[in-house]
Amino acid sequence: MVKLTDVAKKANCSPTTVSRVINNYGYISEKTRQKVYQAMKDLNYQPNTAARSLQGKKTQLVGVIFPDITHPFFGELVSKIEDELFQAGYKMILCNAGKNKEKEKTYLRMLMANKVDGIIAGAHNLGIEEYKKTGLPIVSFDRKLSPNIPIVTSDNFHGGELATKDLYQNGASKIYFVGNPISDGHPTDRRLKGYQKAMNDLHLPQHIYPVTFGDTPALKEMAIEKLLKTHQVDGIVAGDDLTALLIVKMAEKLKIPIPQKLKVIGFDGTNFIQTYYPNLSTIVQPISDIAQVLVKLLEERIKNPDLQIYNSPYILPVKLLKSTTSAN
Amino acid sequence: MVKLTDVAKKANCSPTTVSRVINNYGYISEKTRQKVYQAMKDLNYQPNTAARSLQGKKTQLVGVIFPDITHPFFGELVSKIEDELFQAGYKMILCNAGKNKEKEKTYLRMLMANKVDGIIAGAHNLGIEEYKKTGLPIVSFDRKLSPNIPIVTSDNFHGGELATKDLYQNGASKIYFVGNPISDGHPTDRRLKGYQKAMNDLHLPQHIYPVTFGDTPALKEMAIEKLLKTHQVDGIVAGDDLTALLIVKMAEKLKIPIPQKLKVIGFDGTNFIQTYYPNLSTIVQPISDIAQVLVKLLEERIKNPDLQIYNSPYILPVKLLKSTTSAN
DNA sequence: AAATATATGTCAAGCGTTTAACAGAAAAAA
DNA sequence: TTTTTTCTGTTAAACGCTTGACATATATTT
Repeated sequence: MVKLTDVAKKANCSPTTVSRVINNYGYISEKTRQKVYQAMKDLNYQPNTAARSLQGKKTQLVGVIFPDITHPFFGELVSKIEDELFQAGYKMILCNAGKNKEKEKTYLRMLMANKVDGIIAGAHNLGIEEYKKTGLPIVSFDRKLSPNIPIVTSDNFHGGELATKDLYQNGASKIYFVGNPISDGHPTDRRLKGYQKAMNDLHLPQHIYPVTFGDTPALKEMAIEKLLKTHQVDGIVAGDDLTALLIVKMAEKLKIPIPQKLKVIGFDGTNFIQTYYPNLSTIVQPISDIAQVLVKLLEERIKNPDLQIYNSPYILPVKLLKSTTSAN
Repeated sequence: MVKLTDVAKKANCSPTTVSRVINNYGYISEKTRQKVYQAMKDLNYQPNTAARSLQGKKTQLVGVIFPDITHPFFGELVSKIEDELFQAGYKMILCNAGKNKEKEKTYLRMLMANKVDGIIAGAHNLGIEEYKKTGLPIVSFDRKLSPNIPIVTSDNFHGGELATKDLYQNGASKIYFVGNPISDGHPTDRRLKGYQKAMNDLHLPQHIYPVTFGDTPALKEMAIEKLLKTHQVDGIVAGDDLTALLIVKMAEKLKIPIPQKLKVIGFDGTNFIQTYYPNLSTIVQPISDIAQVLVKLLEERIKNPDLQIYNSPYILPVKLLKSTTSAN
């Protein structure tokens, strides 16, 4: 492993000078600076992060915790986050926490041990205390962890409203919300709340049909089948696109014509779904923007850990993407 | 930050003793061991990885480089890899390399600087030399990097054969291969080779229709539209499931009935596609097995860097999943 | 010519951990 | 009891880098 002193030797200068170039302090002539850069390049030198970290320098490492990158929404979000982090000079340690409390906890400990500079928290199995214990700068996606941790989220409430009203305008009146049952401050709660608000405004009775987010698709399908077979439904606001897809699939199987007899709107609007299920109407979350804001906020807090929050939660606007599952 | 000496104080013993417990060497009585464990727990102590790394200890960090976790296949594979790594006590630094040579190169440097214990390489923009330069244990998914780096792959050749013969048995004869054009040792090459072998065996003329893997869906769609409009086709072996999906979509748009007039088989067989596109016939890659073998091999090589390869490439079997896009 | 600003070097301490060397106890075996 | 084994402690060096203190030399201003 080539080290700082090797660079010094090659550049014919002292280790201190090399360090001065790297850390950009004290006096350095342009000539020497170039000499040192050249030597670093020639030797393919990389400062040892461990050694730097020991001196209190940053590791340029960020922990990113999400439930499941296999879900297109999280996949795309994490992918964008990685990109933003990379551009800002950070690497990402990715944790797929699933619904596993222990795994998430273990990861937090590992992230501390590895001296990451900060954490982007998108999984929510754990409470505040565990996160606070890390003493690290944190930003949260979609859920309140503590008053001192900034939250980024899209406008789920408005999305729920938008979807509901659109279904109504297209002629539906027996409109159901199918998704995660309200409970725990789960992000989709606000979608449901938006639905409720809209139904209220429209003077329509509310119908909430619970399909838990973490359930397997097979379980969800069973629930959906029951719904479609035993209830009078002509409009569905789905908690997310995948649930919407299952609904559309089941409707096809039961020969319920979409959108004539049943209109469906999903939630998320990933690129993937837009490309491979272009028929699905959906509420689009601004994934790139979310990623950008998350990283920007984290960077700020890494640079200045005592930064007070002034604007949280950061609620980013959603858009209705009208397609053929909702409009005639 | 609580450090080793704090633990020693709390446990009423010397730092050396604590270190002996952590690193499990020398003589330690069970009583002291427990005392130390208790103290570590009480203080929520985590050894500083940076300091350990400086002493030549492992960081328990692995670099994982893939083109794009947004693609369901890579998403699921990376997800499984993360899981395997976690179980083995490793964390994963994830790099989405895309088609970006520079990014991949930069990541390699970063991974070296951060002293990862090894690398799982699944993106292939770079040549051998860059990887060799790292001097790190490496395992490769799907592509030969150097004779000394083990490769894990599924049996793409047999998959191509399987798909082709199945189409034939279901009555197709004007069978096209639609996917990445042969070129660069890309993994799908072997799928194509399998197709060619099968067509040869069946005494049928080969038709290769290039749709480049990295192209945007829109571009791919255009190419597919042209194919379906201007060629006589009754069977398609697609290079991967997403391409297959685009083909099916386009066929629907052009009112070509599937599977009556056109049979399609994809490649990958992710859980996602199986759940949300159950109609698609496909060749299923054993994603979990791939992940497991990759991690196992890497672990071996981390423990013993001079290990010679004895069995590479590790070619894992694929399965044909028959569904309604290929059979009448 | 003197004073100041700029540039580089030498030296040493420190970050948190590991590990070897050595010493001295206590416990177990002879 | 003596010898051996087991246990714990003290001390110090090392990993690669950063940084402050200090010295010296050249360049630039007065």
